[in-house]
Amino acid sequence: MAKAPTAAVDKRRQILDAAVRVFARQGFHSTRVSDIADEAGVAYGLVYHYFKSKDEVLNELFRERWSLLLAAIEEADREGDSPRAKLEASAGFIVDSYRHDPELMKVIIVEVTRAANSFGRTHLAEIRRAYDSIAKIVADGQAAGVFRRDIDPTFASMAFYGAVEQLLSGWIFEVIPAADSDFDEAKALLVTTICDGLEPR
Amino acid sequence: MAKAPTAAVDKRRQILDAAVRVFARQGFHSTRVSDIADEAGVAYGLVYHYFKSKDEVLNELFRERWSLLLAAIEEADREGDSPRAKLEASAGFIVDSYRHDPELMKVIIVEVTRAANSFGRTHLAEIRRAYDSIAKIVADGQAAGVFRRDIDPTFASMAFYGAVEQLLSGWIFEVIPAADSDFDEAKALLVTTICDGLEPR
DNA sequence: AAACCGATTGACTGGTCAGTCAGCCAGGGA
DNA sequence: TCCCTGGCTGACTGACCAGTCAATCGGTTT
Repeated sequence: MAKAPTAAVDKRRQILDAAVRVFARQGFHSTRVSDIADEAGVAYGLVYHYFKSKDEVLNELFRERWSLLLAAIEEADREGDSPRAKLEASAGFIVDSYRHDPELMKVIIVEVTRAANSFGRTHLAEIRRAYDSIAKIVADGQAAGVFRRDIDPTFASMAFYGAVEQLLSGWIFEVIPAADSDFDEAKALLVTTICDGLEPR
Repeated sequence: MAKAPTAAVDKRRQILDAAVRVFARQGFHSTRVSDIADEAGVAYGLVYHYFKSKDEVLNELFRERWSLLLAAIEEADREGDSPRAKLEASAGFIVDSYRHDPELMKVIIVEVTRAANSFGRTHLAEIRRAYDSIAKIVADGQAAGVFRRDIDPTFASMAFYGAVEQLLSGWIFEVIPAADSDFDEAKALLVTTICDGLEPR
């Protein structure tokens, strides 16, 4: 038979998916490896068959998702019509990621992106790449004359990304409502806020 | 003699100050209580004489600083000339807090404000009060007609606060340079970005 | 049907700390 | 001079948990 890694792959996936649920529910630090195994309906030791360590499970989850995010921003940059549209597509991808799988995005943001002393440090280079891609969009916008030149692109990218992340954090911790209609509105408002500003034109 | 709590008070303060340094250097989770005691030049047990637990040390640090921040925003709201000036004063206070004591602000932000699964949850109500105060400034600005009305004040406060926090995070983790001249520039740029937007007027 | 092998199991171990506690000591009062 | 008090000391303990490993299972190959 043509090798059947199906079961094996399934179990690995099963563990990753279970880990998302448990990490989202309890946070990385207070989930024991046995919690992941239980949630996945799998023996304790099997987690170590597929992953070098508990950390490696989270690392894998982060890498899977972040590479998609980086690709999406880079595609937005390549295909977008205007800098504004590029920013909207980037923010849109992140918002949609949350809409599609809030638990995973919660884990990514809470345990990695904002966990600057643990996994945030480990993945700093990858996280930075997202900032840089956004900064590039801004810089190109400035060069094209559609963005003002007195705001440093790096600074602008931090402000933009910070706003997006804070918005997701607000949804995650129910500081602000996350009804389905809020998501599309949010995409538009993020871009309006950053590009047009709070003051009327 | 008129009771001399001096020594006692000094030791307590000494422990808090040492904790800031150690937390900033190693992060809360990887500092042992013995690290704090060593840094303070004090016996292990004394930490427990003044604080109920390791957590309580961080809680105390957070409360001390955050109450100042809330007071500063509320004062900015009371005394500020325009909504824009109020936002600038609020952002300015946070930036100055960082300039004045980067280690403390690093601890507050990294270990509490952004640590949504641990201390962030404990102090969610206090953190929220800051968002609310900013939202109020925005709402008043809208009522007065100087801010556009199609952006929800709560949403705007998240974007504003998120931008500020991300900026500090950038300084803290040396993603962006933090020379002394950058601080004053940052205050102005934050307000320009949020109020005027990236697109030229 | 026997050897083989990767997937799977879960009891066990070693190391790590947070928090406890039994007392020590300095200096003020009798 | 001796006691007394409370700030102060630091060795110790109990709990917790990541990661190990020897054994078992089930399907495939010869």
